[in-house]
Amino acid sequence: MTIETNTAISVDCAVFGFDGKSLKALLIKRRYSYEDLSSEDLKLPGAMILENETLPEAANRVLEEFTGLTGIYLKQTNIFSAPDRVSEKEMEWICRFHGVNTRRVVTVGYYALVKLNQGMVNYTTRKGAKWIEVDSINSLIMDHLEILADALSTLQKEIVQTPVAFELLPKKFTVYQLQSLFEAVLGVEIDNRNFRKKILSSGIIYPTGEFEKNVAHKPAQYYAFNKSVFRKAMKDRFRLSFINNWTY
Amino acid sequence: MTIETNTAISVDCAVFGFDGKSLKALLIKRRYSYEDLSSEDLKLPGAMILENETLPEAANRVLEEFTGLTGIYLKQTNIFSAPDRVSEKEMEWICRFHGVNTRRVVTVGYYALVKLNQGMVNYTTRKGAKWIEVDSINSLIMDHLEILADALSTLQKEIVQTPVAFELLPKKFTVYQLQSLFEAVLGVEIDNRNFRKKILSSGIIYPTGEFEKNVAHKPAQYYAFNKSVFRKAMKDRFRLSFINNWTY
DNA sequence: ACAAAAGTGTTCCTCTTACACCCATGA
DNA sequence: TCATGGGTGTAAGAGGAACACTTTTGT
Repeated sequence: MTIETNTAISVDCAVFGFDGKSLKALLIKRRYSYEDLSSEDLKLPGAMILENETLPEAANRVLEEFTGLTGIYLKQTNIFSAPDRVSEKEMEWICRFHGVNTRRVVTVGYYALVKLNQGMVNYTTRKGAKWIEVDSINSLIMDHLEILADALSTLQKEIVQTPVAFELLPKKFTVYQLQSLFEAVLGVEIDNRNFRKKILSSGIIYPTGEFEKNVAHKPAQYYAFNKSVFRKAMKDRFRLSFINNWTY
Repeated sequence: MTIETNTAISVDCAVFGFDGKSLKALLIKRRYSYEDLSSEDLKLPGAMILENETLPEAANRVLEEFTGLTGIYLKQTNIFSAPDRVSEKEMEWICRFHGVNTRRVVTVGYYALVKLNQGMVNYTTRKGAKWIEVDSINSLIMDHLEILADALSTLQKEIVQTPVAFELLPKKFTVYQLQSLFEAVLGVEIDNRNFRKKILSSGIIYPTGEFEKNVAHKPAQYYAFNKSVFRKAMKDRFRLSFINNWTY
């Protein structure tokens, strides 16, 4: 019985952004080619964990490197621990690229949400990263596509139960932007009247009194997220009979 | 920038069982004392991962060791990666006990569900493990109490959305047993008439035609879980407008 | 007879759903 | 004047919540 301690642990981050139309993920080109591994291959931003670092700290370090931001929304998804998840060739590339010497890498998936505006696009572009429409991503290196799919499915679960939607929108947003975000993330169409009714009656967003300007249609009002009402709603939920939330 | 590859990865399993009255967890005494670490200290079953093993494989290995069963319900919860989650003294104990030489252990929490019957209790007792009422557990070694709390909260979320309840019950069970399980896991009281109405009309359990014998009250009918109806119900759910499941 | 759990119906009310038109603005 | 998205109400139906008594059995 051999105990394996020569295992490196890495984090890989699926970073999502919303441009008002579609859901995008932040991808980077594999830097440096190695044999027939192409530098055109796309990957998720990631890193090996350092000696005195927790996994969330490592993930935050990666996020700061590529977005320049700290304190952005971050949540662990799954662990990918198959001994053969990294091919021999990829393993050689990893050891060379990261300057490590290890026989195995277990990676922990994270998903992160950022407010995607022009400044963010400029920043990530300078870092050599690109925002790609999630629906159009069909190939990434190693098991990164699986990590991304996992992250998307986590986002879909969370967006209907927690206020993560507001992590993807500017501080002030229109009801339509919020609705479009739900539609993009969940891949469904939503009736606008019912959506407004539900979201506004819940009180978790409030009108700011400001309106769009210079738009070729009736200007929409900007709303903002009401944290305290949301927290109250969460507490209330636990006072309801459980049967309320039961979904069999 | 030092890359840490001398990190061991372990799994710790919170194993739950239901005895008809209360929810219990499987705990083992720390074997072998070391300095002032007591052999009376309780811990979750766990192990270091082996060289060619995935994390779920390691968790299943631990479960088989303590319960004699394979293929039991198992799900990953969280990762505990704080560099100081294991004190120096505990670290020495770990290296001695597991025969490893490492400076850091990152652990992955799993939760597992087993059918708790007399045979199971006999088996685990022979293995030196004990079933302890979850409500009464208030101290475990290292961060195992946190791992257990995490697992419980995962179970509470899952039991109302997936058929995990049936992993904790015998193949044939009464409606009351099922209700008691929900009450024990969620810590709530449930109206019996509404519970029956909901569970029976959903069709996810069906009457077997068998009844209790030798009980000092009207004998209850035994029911069984209907997998195919459950799967159909899951599919249907995704045809509903998302707003249906929305919980703001 | 009594103790103990099994089993059963109804009413009220809230929430979800489905659905179509006019409004304000810039081009 | 037209194109674009903003914004509004109502009626029908389904599902959740609250609530109390009779039945069957063993002791």
